[in-house]
Amino acid sequence: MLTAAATARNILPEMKDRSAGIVVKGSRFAPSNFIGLMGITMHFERGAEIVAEEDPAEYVYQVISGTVRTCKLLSNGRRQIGAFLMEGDYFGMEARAVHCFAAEAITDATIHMINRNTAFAAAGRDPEIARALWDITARSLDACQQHSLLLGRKTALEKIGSFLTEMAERQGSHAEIDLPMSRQDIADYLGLTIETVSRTMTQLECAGTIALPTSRHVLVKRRQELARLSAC
Amino acid sequence: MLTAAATARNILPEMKDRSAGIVVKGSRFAPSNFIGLMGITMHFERGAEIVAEEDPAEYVYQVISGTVRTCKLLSNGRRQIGAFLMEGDYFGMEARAVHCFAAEAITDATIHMINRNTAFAAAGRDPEIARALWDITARSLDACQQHSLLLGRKTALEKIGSFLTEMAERQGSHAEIDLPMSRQDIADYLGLTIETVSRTMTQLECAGTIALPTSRHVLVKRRQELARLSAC
DNA sequence: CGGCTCCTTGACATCGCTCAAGTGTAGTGG
DNA sequence: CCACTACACTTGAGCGATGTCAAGGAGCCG
Repeated sequence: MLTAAATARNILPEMKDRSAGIVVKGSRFAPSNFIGLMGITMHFERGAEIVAEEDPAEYVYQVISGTVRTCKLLSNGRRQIGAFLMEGDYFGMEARAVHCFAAEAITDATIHMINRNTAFAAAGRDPEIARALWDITARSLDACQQHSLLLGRKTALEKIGSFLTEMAERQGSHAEIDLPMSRQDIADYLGLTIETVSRTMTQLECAGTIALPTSRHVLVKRRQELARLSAC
Repeated sequence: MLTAAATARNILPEMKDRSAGIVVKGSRFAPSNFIGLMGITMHFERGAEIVAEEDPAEYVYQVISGTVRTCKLLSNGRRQIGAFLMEGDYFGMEARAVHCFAAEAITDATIHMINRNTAFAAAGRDPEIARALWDITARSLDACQQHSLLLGRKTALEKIGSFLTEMAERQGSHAEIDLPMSRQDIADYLGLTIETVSRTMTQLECAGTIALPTSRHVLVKRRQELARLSAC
């Protein structure tokens, strides 16, 4: 299957290094809105690969709707998910010429793609764009650093606690969480197995900290308790 | 004890937002050399704290000589080391207004400090500086992503294998490694305990993969084997 | 209803942690 | 040069959190 970058290369050969490609007006999602003014928007079905590992890093991506995971496989099939990306989040803004992480749509997703060279060229002319590109990268770094802490030094219970707290915050709802990702995705994000994720969620439900009306729908009963478990 | 940022605030109150402070000529260490042209150089003794957690993020730091660790403490005293920084490496270039990780000198170290506002102001005038700042951040991100993979999905043996391979590469020597950091530092970097680090090193020595003339000096006997163990 | 896929649960194994000695090794002072 | 101390590192024994393997349940869709 063709990845998004490969597809866009066919659609937009003439876009390279021009500062304005197909214009998408009034994007609400860019940290500074002008970044949303260049590039194209594409739709991906649940499960579709947006970026493959080792794809040339030609684009920066912003999630307009849906949820995306970035992931990397190790030799023996183990998988690490680097991040879950939701409305407004950027990905693919990395130092290397090829992407180290693949990106896949967890749900149907709308993604805005900006040519990297175009973005860097625009940054060369406009300091605000340069600063916006730096912000995107620095935010990814911040998220990655927090995640390292979790992976290196937290117990299964603390990992799940942190994860649910993070998801609640990102959804702007403190009592109700919708999980677009599977238990396996959560496990690969937290460095656990699917069984441990499942057991720990059950444990939190038994303790009355959360309720699980369905496996993808979490009600936070004792928010304080969950925050305490995060052990930051 | 006063951290470096606090000290520099006293030394250099007049520097803020001026593009050239105390000039250090001919720095060989910046990715683009002009970044090395602003700021001051300070010396730190082994064990000194350069940045404290939650310090305001006023400076960007570059290691001129010596080794530095960035670290963060969790509630119950557990510690995660985010990175080991050596000659030429930058740290403190983060998204937030306060530093999330402390930085401490592992050996006596010479550090070049650049005022962040000064750097960003210069970036607003010179696209090459803006690009250099982005590069620094993107490199940190790359290192952090690789490290997440290690923390989340590698066994103790693979972690030690990856660590030794990384150190060998960074020292430009493929047969001999000098470890400036303690076993506890290595443990906190890899998400292990000191005992497991020690045991795993011994195990590699018994297997003939490495030799340990002293605990801080590693001879790589079978580089291929070590690389295979890294499981990337 | 059958056949998916995803999730949960149980029994057991194991890797890495905890606790507790014991062994260097470097530095200090006599 | 030799004690003495302090600190870093190693090693052993036992345990426990998490992984592995296997079975079964729940929801979904044709």
